[in-house]
Amino acid sequence: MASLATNDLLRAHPALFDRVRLAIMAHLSLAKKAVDFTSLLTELQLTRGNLSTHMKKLEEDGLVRIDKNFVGRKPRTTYLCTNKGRKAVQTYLTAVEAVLKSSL
Amino acid sequence: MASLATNDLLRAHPALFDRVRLAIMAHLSLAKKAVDFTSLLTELQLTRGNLSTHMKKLEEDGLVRIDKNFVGRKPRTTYLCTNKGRKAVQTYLTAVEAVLKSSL
DNA sequence: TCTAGACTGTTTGTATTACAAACAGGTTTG
DNA sequence: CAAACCTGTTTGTAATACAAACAGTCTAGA
Repeated sequence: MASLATNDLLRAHPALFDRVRLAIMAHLSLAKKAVDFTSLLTELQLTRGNLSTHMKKLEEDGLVRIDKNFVGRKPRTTYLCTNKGRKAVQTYLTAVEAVLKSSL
Repeated sequence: MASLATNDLLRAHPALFDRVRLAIMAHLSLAKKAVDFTSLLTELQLTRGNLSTHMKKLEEDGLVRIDKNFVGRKPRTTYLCTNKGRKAVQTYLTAVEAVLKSSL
């Protein structure tokens, strides 16, 4: 039978098993407020296309909420970590910690 | 600018950015002994084809060693976590933990 | 007033890859 | 000996990560 730690790892949200999305979710859950597209872009050093598609997926999975508004005349897209997203990150962290501890 | 934690994550071994392989490696590094194909199969609930290709990749990357022998007349394949593999797992898990910690 | 360039992000094309179905070789069973 | 059962491997296909190309808007300069 698989160890508890390993099973928890497999049960964590699939979207978080990509390093870019994990980094995105980490930033968003830290912020506790909306973060805009450009900030994420420069912080994570991604291309716009790549970030755009990752955010779309995260929204589809309900881990973030996308808000679009205008600042002056310019479009501005911001992202907010949902409760579900925060929970997913927590679950993932817990699983990783469990593996870490049991491997000492 | 990307955080230090994020950079560490980017430097982790590419093979571990798949949840199944991560689970396999976590399992093998915890076992500290050879684990056979069938055990991994039932413990991780995978199909044979899927497990086979993942193990092949992990061997090619030097993270596991594959041993083949016979038990009675039946073939038996076992997998052993290499030092490189153990190191890779530690690096990955530590980096992930750092990223997530920075967001709490 | 044009024209070039910068700032929004999105859509598309491609190369990689995860996955299970199909396969193959030997073994046990009836 | 034929059928079912173990080993795992090879294969075809669907999904996906990524950046290039695209599209719309705004601003600056000649």
